Amino acid sequence: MKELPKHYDQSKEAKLYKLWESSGYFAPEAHPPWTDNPQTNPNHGKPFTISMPPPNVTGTLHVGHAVMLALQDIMIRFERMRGRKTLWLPGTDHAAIATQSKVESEIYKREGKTRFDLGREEFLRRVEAFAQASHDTIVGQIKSLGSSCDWSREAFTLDQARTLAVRTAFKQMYEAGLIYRGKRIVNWDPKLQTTVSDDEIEWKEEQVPFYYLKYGPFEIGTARPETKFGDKYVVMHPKDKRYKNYKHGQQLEVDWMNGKVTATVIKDESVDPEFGTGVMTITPWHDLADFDIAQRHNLEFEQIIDFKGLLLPVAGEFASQHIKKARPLIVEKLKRQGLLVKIDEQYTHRIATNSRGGGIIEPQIKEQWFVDVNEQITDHGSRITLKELMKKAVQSGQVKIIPERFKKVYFHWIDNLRDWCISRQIWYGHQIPVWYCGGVEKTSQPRMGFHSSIVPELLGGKRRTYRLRDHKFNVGDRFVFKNSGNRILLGKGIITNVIKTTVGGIELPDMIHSDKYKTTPELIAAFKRMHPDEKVTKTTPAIIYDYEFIPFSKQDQTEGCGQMTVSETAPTKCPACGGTNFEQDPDTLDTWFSSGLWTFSTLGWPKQTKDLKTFHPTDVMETGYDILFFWVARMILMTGFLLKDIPFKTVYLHGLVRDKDRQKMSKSKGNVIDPLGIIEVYGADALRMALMVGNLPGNDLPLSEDKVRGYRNFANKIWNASRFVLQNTQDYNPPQSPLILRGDKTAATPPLKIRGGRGELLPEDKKILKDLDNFAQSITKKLEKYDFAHAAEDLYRYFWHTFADKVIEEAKPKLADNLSAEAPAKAEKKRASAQLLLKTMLETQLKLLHPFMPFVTEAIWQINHKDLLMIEKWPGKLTGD
RNA sequence: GGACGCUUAGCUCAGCUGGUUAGAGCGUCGCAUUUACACUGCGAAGGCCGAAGGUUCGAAUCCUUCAGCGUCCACCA
Repeated sequence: MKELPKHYDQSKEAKLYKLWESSGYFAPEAHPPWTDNPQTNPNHGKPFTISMPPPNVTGTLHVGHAVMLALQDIMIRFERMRGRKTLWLPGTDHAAIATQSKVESEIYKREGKTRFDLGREEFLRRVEAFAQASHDTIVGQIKSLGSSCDWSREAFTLDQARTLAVRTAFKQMYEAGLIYRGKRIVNWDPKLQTTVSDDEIEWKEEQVPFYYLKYGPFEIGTARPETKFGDKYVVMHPKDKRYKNYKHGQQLEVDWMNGKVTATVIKDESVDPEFGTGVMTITPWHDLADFDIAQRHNLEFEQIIDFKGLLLPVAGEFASQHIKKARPLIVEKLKRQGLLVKIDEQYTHRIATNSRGGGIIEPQIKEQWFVDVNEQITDHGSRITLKELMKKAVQSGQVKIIPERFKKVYFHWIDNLRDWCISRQIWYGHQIPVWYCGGVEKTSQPRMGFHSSIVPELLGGKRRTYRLRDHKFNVGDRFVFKNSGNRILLGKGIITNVIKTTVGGIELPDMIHSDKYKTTPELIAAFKRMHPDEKVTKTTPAIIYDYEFIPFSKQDQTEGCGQMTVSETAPTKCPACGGTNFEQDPDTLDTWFSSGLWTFSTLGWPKQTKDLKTFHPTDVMETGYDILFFWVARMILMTGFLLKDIPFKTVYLHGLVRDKDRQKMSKSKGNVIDPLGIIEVYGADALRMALMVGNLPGNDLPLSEDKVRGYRNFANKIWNASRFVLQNTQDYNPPQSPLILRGDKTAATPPLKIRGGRGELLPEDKKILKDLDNFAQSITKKLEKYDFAHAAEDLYRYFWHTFADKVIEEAKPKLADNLSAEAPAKAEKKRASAQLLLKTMLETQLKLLHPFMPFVTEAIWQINHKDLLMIEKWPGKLTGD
């Protein structure tokens, strides 16, 4: 045998990875001969699948990714050695907004340009180039950790196959009434010019002045005086005795910021009488709570701030000013007017910011696409809502969550879930698969004319006064009136009167009247769809505030009807008018929409592929607990509806990696541990072990370089103990006619090849092997229970302190050449027994350690084996589950 | 405001359904040494198991209360 180096050389890891990869055994199709016999391999043909949570293509991987890759690789390698048909499907996530904002800010820094300067096409080209570069880096990192995933099936959330899946999913959900379009209050980021989901919000505390203002006979408090211009509702708790003389609906004239306003008293239980004066005015357009109140009482909505954060004409002389700059000026004016009562400087306010690198969130009412989580679907014959569907999967035990305490958190999250806003006004991502006949511009232009209030009694046709924005109308103009969600025609009319108003010299949006106005049968149908439980009569008040007011022209007829088509591919002919001029909705989908499909879109869905049949549902979803809601819940939702199935049987949630002082790792703190740097110095095995020991599900894990160094030492210990065993067993000849060791069917390394006389184990050595056997079984049990932390710790201790410190040390005299005191035959027997013992113990432990430390173990194995350790049989008797 | 979790050796944590002297790794201290391995070996010191009460023959473990820490969710004009 060649002289082996004194220290384990981790620089050979890349070569070993190539050896594994080129063997083809990462793919489930290839399996070693020993697995083919169903007699000895009860797991023959039985799949084991993990979908790799796709890392975002936003740069490089961090140690958190290393944890997930190590955990999954352990499970995969363990099951592969147990004879299962293992598939670990890798991929990357386009991460829409995260990637876009990263590229956007880099372009801005370097060239001073925004995405609008570059244009959609050029900008996307840049993002894609960045994504590709990130992807390549990430794949290299995944490999350097030793991940044994099947690269032939690699997927990307934005590639062609996944695009088909996304569009198909969208269409099916739309047709089932789960997806709707409507105006709702959304989290608007004026900086990135897009909506942000509730889960992407990051709250920050801020000390701001709190102003008490005089509003007629009341005193109201606000931290945001700049939103108050249009306030005309004053709200209080119905049981508040202080205000019992005011009645709900009562109107009074008050002096307000831009002159007199007619205020309406509203009694609502959501008001906290203990807070401030117990009275508040509301701004439904820019506050969710206010929006809810306004909706409950059918109040009007008015936009105060535009989408860039500038004040609208309603603000009078402050129009077009940015809210941040206008606030002090507004406070000045209030003071002059005598409306400012007092200022509380010590007020802690929580402001919402976009965690994806954006700005301060300004709630706005906007037209968006939503998934209705309270909509019912048919699931295995019964009608349940999407919320119930998500709960049921976990409640019934079909999906297990480890650790179990996260079940409660999961249920709680679902209970508080609101409709999921899935559209984003960004460019990088899956464009919404909806096409408009006549083009987007034609049909979305009329948004300018949309009405900003609820229209009560629309069905009765009584109300015919509409306030418009930014649009000039003339008497005699014809108009059509459409529900903006599904573009159903609601009514037609001719404008009979236009009212122009000015406040403080500023022209307000037009009010129009129409005496000649008719509702349509489609309106009744639309209303029924929106309110299936209500009986509709001629006088039913409709709460339809999602509509567009479209000036009618001949163009609308010739170039397109505005009809919407939801489809997997661009339509060629409009089913309504025969038009051929289509344009796709410019918005893109929330990134979680495509990742929600991940477990099955990667297996070929919507095509009914063999992979889908074989590998779905997947076995384990291993991910961070911080992502339980974003992702896990949505996968359960999507799979439940689209496949009537669960996406995975077990969810294993790992903790966050923190630094040695338990601090979250972040670039700004400079405490980020770069996995590649660590691997270069200490080797991937050392990092993997350091990430496993002490890593209990759902608990955070402190990681220090010292810890990694400790396991690098362990890798070296393995190397040297192996070197010793190999050197001292070179002359050991396996006997020709093997005998099975008595009573040893579950032995750690069956069958032990033993024959009478030479090569038989001495009783004391047999005992040690029996121990080893028990040890191997306990490791197997721990791995089956997903107890990786303890399995890793046990392996470490056993190898070092039992095998190296005791067994090897005690074997040394038996192996020695000069056994002068004893008879040569007896000495020979001892020596052979010791050799067999060491060889067996070493090989068994290499197999047990392989999932955790694949590189060192394989490197040692390769010294005197032709086959790969990776596909050796797992020690102990294989069981069928 | 609501929920969950944690509190055990200097540090990071194990201790399953209550059962003999409470464990590991790292660290500390002492000793050893041309040994497969100094990326080593042997050994030692270190804990009224957060506090108080209760259940029990018996509690780190079960129950109650409290304190401190942490996390998540909701959210106030």
